[in-house]
Amino acid sequence: MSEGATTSRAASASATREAIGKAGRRLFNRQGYAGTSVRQIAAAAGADPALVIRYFGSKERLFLETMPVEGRFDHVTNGPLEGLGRRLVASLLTESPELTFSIWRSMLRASDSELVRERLVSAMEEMFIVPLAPRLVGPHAELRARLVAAQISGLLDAVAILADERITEASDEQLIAFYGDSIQTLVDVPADPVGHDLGDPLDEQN
Amino acid sequence: MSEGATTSRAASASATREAIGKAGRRLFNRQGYAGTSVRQIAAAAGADPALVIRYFGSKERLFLETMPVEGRFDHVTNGPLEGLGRRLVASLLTESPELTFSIWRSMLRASDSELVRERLVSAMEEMFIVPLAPRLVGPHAELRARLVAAQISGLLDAVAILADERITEASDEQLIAFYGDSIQTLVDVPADPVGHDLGDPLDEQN
DNA sequence: GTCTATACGTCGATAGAC
DNA sequence: GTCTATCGACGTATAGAC
Repeated sequence: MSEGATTSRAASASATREAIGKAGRRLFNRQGYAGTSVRQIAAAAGADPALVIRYFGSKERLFLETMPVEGRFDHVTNGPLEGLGRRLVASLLTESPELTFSIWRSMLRASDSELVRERLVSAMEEMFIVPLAPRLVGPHAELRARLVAAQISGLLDAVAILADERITEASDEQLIAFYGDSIQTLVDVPADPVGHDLGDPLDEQN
Repeated sequence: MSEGATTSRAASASATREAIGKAGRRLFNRQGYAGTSVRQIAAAAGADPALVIRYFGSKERLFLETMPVEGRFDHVTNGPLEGLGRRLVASLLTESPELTFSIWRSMLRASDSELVRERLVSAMEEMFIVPLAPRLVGPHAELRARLVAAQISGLLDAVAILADERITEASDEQLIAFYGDSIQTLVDVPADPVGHDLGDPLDEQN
């Protein structure tokens, strides 16, 4: 039998697949989804463009496979509620932030695709809502957890997409203190629980 | 002379241009930038695809012309600082929110383009930073104003891009209260001014 | 000046030969 | 398992008809 040849061909195949995946990850992170072509990835991997589709099905699915979205904030979301806001921002800004920003930038801009959008939603869910919502005390815990996630999105937008220089150049300490404390208001038990029926200027205690 | 003919041709030209612009605006808002083709716009306007380029220069510039980004929050950013956070969120959620969300969605996803990104940045600057920064009291006023803008981005992401159903289905009152009060933390004079070793330790008056 | 016809180069994806 | 050839669609450009 020609087992030797078969094995070596299979080995070469999986090696090619891996090379394509690696090149895809690098190029997607550097130039985004739309800015990267299948032909470019193939060239960088030393492979034929048709193999990119053959191994991964589509450019879209290759993209999803190259975007790692594990839970990178467990140690914060599982920690004490006191000061959690600040620690969340600190974790975001100090633990391989460039990779986080790059992934956020690429995925948000590619969220035209339903698959990408769904992945983005489920990633936020896993990283923030699931661990945080059941721990929050007070009314509307899940909604508040989701609003915490929204605020994280906002900070990511500012630094990774809009690239606001005034924020980018600010010290981590300042960002952690200001933005973290703002997030903390959603973590803490709300002082005035939304109230009776807003739209009514009855809040004289403010 | 053939002035009559010339005039009618010119009128037809500007009418065609307008039809293209209108079709572009509608399609971009409905399907986003990448999901809309020049040929599609031309067909919807009853014009030739080449005219789209002729009148607007490129698909990118047509897109920018169809995205209105005026200052829609002046009445809030110029109002009293007390309760400004809540009024900002309220304004966002109640004053033609669908249009706001649609524009945000389209522009963020098209921010691969430098021109689009710059427009997005300058729009945020005009709408929030310029009116708000000089009014905030306390240290790091501009940075805090920019972080307010970041939080607005986060809420827009949640409703317009991620389409978080739990947030979308929440009552405006809840969102206004929770998210607005969180934003208010950045508007109010910070209780603990970031601290001691921060480059400018002279703000003891807070 | 206003517009049509046509073409160029590139894209993601596929079929089928080796 | 790999590659060649090719498809239809895209953004864009231009020559030339009215």
